Amino acid sequence: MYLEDKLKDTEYRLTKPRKIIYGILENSKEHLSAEDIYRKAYSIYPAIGLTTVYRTLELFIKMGIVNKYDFGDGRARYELNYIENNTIEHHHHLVCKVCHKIIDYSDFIDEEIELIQKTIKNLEKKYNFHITDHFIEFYGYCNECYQKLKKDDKFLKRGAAI
Amino acid sequence: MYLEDKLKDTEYRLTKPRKIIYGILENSKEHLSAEDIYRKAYSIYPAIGLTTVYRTLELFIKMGIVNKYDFGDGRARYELNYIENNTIEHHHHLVCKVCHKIIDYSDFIDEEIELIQKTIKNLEKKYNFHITDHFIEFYGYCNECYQKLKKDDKFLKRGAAI
DNA sequence: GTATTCTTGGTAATGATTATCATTACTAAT
DNA sequence: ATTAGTAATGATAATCATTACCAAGAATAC
Repeated sequence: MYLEDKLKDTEYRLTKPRKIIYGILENSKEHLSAEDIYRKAYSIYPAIGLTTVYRTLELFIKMGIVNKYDFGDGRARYELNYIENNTIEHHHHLVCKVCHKIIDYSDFIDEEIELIQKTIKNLEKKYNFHITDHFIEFYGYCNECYQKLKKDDKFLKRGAAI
Repeated sequence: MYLEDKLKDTEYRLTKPRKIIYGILENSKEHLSAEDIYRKAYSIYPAIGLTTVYRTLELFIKMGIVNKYDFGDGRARYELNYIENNTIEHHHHLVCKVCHKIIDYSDFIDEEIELIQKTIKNLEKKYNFHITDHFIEFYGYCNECYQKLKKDDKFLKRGAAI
């Protein structure tokens, strides 16, 4: 298990809650909230506490194996860092401003990847910053919400541009 | 005033709080939280309420003239959308995972801009999504925090990679 | 002016995240 | 295998940004 390797040389311990939480992240393709993770963990190991979930996620973030995202719906989402776990595909997000639906996309063009690498190198040098990961989000309206807005909203009704 | 134009064709009204909040956003280069904006507005117009600030920001977001960002420190930041307001320079962010310091960078290379445009077109077509804005964030450790972590933290002490 | 709708600001409620703290589990060393 | 020291846990309470609610105040259309 990857988590074991990662913890081996540290003073942190490989505990049951940590194994469980790691396993949940590993087996989920979705963007899970702390509550989601808690619920899943609880079904396996009811002794677990919500606090531990938060604490463990924080630890994983510090270790660099988890990324935390905020898509604007008031609760953070967590997922494994693709760099650290090669079973997870790196992806970016399309986020609907209205319903907060999230579409992942990972069909990058080579050009895109190259450019990102180059940019990271430049930024690290220029700003003396240690970059560990990045993410790109596109915001807008999914088609359903766009159609709804056109019908319902007094602002859009008048033909003003979105 | 730009806001006036934008509201003219709608049923929304050009009110004092709206003018003030717009002005604050226009004259600030920083990433302001709702509280920041409230404080600034209060100093000009003490009758204003925090609720109105939130409401107004929400309206501006819906109108597409303001973007909301979440950098992970528990409070959202707001700024004018560069597309809608050409006095504001578009920029991306370097975010420190530890101290939440944010560095803006806007020295894009042409290549970068072109690629983004191309990607937006592709994504809109492929996912039937109306993209209104995007942002790119690089996460990592600013130099100060990186040095501190190397000294203080038991995890990094052992030489484990960040 | 009157009716209608839009806005506002104060207060209370919500809900995710964090802090606190006593208890338990683990580790290393004797 | 006992002890001493530290790490980790889980329950509860506290925090704090954001929202919901509501009654009152403006603007607009007629």
